[in-house]
Amino acid sequence: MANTSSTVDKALTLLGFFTERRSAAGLSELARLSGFNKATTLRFLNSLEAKGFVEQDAATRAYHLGPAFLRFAQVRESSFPFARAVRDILHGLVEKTGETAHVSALSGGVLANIDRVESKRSNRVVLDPGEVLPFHATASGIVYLAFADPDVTGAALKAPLTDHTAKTITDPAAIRARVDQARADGYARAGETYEDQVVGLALPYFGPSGAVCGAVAVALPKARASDGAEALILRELRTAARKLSAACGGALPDDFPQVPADDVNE
Amino acid sequence: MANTSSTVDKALTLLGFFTERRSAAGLSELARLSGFNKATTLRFLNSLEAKGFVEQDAATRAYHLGPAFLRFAQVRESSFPFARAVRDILHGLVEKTGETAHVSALSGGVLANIDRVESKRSNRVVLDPGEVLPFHATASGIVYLAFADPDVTGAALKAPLTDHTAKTITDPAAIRARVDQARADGYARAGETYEDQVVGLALPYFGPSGAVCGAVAVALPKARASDGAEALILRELRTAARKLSAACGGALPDDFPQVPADDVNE
DNA sequence: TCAAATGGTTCATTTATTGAACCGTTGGTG
DNA sequence: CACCAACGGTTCAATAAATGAACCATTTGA
Repeated sequence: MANTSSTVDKALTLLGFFTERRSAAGLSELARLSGFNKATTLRFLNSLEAKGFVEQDAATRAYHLGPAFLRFAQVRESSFPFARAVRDILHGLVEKTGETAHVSALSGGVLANIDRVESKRSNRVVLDPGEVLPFHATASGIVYLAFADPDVTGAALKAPLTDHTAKTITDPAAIRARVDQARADGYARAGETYEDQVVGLALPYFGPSGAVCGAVAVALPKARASDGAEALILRELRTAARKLSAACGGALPDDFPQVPADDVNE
Repeated sequence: MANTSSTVDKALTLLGFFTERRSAAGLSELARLSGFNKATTLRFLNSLEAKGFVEQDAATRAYHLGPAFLRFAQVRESSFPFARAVRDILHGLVEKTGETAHVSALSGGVLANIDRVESKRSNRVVLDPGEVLPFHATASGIVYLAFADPDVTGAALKAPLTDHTAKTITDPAAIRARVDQARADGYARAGETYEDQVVGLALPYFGPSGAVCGAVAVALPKARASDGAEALILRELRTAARKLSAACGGALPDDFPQVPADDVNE
C-alpha cells in the first residue's frame, strides 16, 4: 500500500492543520507544518480557496476553513441525517451519565471527533471539536482498532506512538494486548493515557456491511470513575452504540460481547 | 484569469456533483458529469476517500459525501460560530415574516445555500439544502452581483444564462440593469425567474474588509406577495443582513441604501 | 535602521497525471 | 439462458502538470 501520495491527497492534508486552537494559519506556517514547498503550498491553498474550502483573511493574509464545509455538511445531512442523530444520542448520554460524551469517526485515516456534548458539572472533561484522537492513547482509538480491518490495526501500531501523559502506553505489543482485550470485552477503557486525571470509556459503532465507523465515548474525571459509575456508563454506551449504528445504516454484530454490567446475574 | 485548472481544482469539483437529489453517484456517472476520464475520476475519488471527503458504499459501490465534512464543519464552527448565528437569524426571519428564509454564501465560485428554515404555512416555498443559486435567476444572485467585485459580476454575466421558468431573464444586458438597480435599492426582487409562482427578496451581507459574502433571502408564494408583505420582509431582511454581517466580522457599508419601507415618511 | 520573517513569484527540471484500451463482473432483455 | 451493455476498476506509454531553489517586495520587531 505504502505512500500513494497524489497531489490531491497532499492538498487535502493542508486542511487537517486547522484545529480549534489553530483556526487560522499563514502560508509559511502551513508550508512548515506540511513540509511542502512554499510555492506548492500556495498553489494548493489557491485551489482550495477557489472551491471555498479555505478563505483568506484580507487583512492578515491568514487562511482559515471556508464556507464550503457549511454547504457540503448541509448536503450530506439532507440525505443522511447523521449529525442530528449523533447530537440527540450525545445529549441522551450526558443526561443519563452526567459526564462529557463524544462521537468520533474515521475520516482521512485518522479518528476525529465529529461531535461532543459536555457534562453540566463544573468539574468536567472538555474536548476540542474536531480533535484527532490518537489510536493508541484513547479508549475510542483502542476500541476502534479492536474492530477495524487487521491491516488498519497493524498500520496504526507501526506508526510512531507518542507520549501524551506519564501513563501513555507506547509499546506496540502492550497496545496490541489492549486491543485484543477490547475486542473480547466489546469496549475499551483508557485511564489517564491521553489526559491526566481523565478516564475514557468507549464502544465502537458500525455501518452498513458491518464495518466499524468510529466510536462513542464518555470521558470523566478519574475521581468520579467508580466501578458503579463505569458500569452505568458502559450500559448507556451500549445503547448509544446500537442507536449510532442504526443511524448510519448498520448494527452491532450478532456476536458483539455484552458489557459486564449485563453479567450481574452470572 | 482564465481556466487555471490544477489537479486539485478538478478533484474538488467532483464534490459539487453531490446534491440532495443525487446524494450518491457511481464512478461512471461522476466521470460523465465531470467530463474527466474514468481513470482520472477514480484516482480523484480514491484521494477524496482517503481523506474522508467521500465514502464508498461497500454494497452498491456508489460514492457519497464523507464524514470529513462533519469534522471540518465542527472545527470551523468552533472558532467561527457562523452556522449557529445563521440558524438563529433564519428562525427570527421565519417567525417575523411567516415565510421560508435562506442564507447563501459564495463557495467555490458559486452561490450556494448554506442554511434555510421553512415557513410553517402549508403553502410554502421549499428549498434544497446546499442548492446552488444561479446568479441571473435568483434575487440572492442578483443582489450578490450588485455588491460583488466587478470582475466577478462580469464573469457571471458572460457565462451561459439558462432558463428556469418562462420568466427567467437571460439577456445579459437586462440582467446588468437589474444588478445596477439592486445596487441602488440595496435589495433585489425576483418574480418567478427561478421557480414558478415563487417570489424572492434578498439582501447581501458583508464580511471583514467590506467584501460581500453572500445573501440572505425570503422566498414566498406569489399569491402572498403583497406590497405590504414585501415591505415587512425587506425591513426584516435588513436587520438580518446587519446581524449576518456582524456574525462574519463585517458590517453593512455606510452608504448602504435604506430599504423603501424606511421611506414611509418621505 | 537593520535583520529576519512574511506572502508571493519565477522557471527549468522532474514527476505525477492523463486517457485509450483493456479486464472481470453485474444486471437486465430477448 | 445466452447475449449485450453498462458497470467498477486497471494498465502503461505519452504528456502535461507539479515541484523547489532562488528570487522579490513588504511587513514586523528589535
